[in-house]
Amino acid sequence: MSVESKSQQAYRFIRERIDDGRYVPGYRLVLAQIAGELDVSVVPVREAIRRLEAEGLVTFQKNVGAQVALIKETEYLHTMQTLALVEGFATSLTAPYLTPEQLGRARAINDEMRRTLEDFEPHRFTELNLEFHAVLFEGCPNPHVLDLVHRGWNRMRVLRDSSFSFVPGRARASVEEHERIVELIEQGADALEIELAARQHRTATLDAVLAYQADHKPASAPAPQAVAT
Amino acid sequence: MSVESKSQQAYRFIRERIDDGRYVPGYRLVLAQIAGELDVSVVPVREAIRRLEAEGLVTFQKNVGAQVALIKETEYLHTMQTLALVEGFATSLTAPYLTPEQLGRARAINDEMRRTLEDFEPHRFTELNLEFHAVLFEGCPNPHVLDLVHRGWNRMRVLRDSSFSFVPGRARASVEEHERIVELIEQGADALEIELAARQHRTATLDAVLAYQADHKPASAPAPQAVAT
DNA sequence: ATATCCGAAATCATATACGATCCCGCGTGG
DNA sequence: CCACGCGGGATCGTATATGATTTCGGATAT
Repeated sequence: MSVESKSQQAYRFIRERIDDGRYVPGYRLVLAQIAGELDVSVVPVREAIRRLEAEGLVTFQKNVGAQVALIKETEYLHTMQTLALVEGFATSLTAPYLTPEQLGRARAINDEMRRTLEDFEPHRFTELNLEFHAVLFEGCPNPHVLDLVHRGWNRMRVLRDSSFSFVPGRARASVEEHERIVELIEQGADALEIELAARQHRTATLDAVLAYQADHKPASAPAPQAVAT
Repeated sequence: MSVESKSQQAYRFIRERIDDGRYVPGYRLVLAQIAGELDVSVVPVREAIRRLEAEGLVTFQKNVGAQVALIKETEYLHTMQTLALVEGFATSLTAPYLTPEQLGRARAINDEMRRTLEDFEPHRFTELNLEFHAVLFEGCPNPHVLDLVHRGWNRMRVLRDSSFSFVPGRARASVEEHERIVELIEQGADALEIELAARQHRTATLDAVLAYQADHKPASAPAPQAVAT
């Protein structure tokens, strides 16, 4: 029972491709084409795209069509700033409820991250970074805040290169901050203290990313409009 | 030119009714009925409802239909908590950009609020309260955060009685806090200080509302499913 | 009296069809 | 050579039609 509705199916189809980068920002989503690939009619696809639009992953222009949202530099900054805010708060909210077992898992993940530093596995590092924070949000008493965190993550994923949390010269500090956050939680530190530590952790990463990009990115502004598959 | 699309029209139609309370939480949104009222087909109405669903104003059940979201007590608390967070941050972000003129307007609104206290005009008070904060968000450099604030306000509006920001015994303190926030901004206070002041301002209101409701609400749990018009 | 099953009504979900709008390239005139 | 307008192709926007699912009331059996 409960066969997934076709609009739901279409939603996941597109979403998946945006998340893993097959549909890069700027990629045009043509209703008829996607409908054809999925072997459904255009109506469910439209619904899916409208939903993605409401989530900010896709922009839609009347009588023209939809494309994966182009996130400008400034918007990236805004999203990260917001993410720092809600992640920090979520961390402080969840802190009192975390069990020693969960904190142990967080530590284990962080140790693993430390290891990937030596072996230089940036992708694994990024992955573990997400896991680490996910553990710290387990059991967050405010699902609404958690929802905002996830929205932020999704938006970040649209431009993967930037969500890439491994920044040379910053990664080690990041691991240390993780350690410190776990310690604060263990000590039952003040909620505000935890919040600000977690917020600063994210903000520092943002600054590092920006500095890194400013150093390494030439003045090229490649036009998207790429083709997938 | 640029005639509003019918799905947009449907969206506004429904949205308006949710906002002003004609469609109370739990009210069933029947596609064909709404389509008939607007004299359009069901397809655009579906889209509108899907969008409202993504925004959290409406819940949708496959093969059953949509209804205005029922917000539970705890969820109300969560939303308010989140709102306190993002409003506080938005206030601190905007603070450095506010001109004396804008601060003057904020003060004027607050003075007006003080006046409504004496004349006992709770509705006007609530209205002005929104205006006051809206002024403080003018020119917020992070539209993303601002978007979250508006989302929060929308959600609040779904259950108007609770968004009613006039609470006996609390209103006066609220006005004083407004004054203090404006002062902090004028003095060019530290961003964090402003943020926490604004956050606390909202949190205190939340507490007051909860305390008030606990005092005054009998153990009745009226079932919605009301009918509009 | 109560539980269960059946069928009709209501409503949703999707496909298909057609008209509307926009974009872009080509031709014409300056 | 450039500006302008026109037409065709691509794509969207919506209406209509039909099949699918759920819901609910009533009949029947225990």
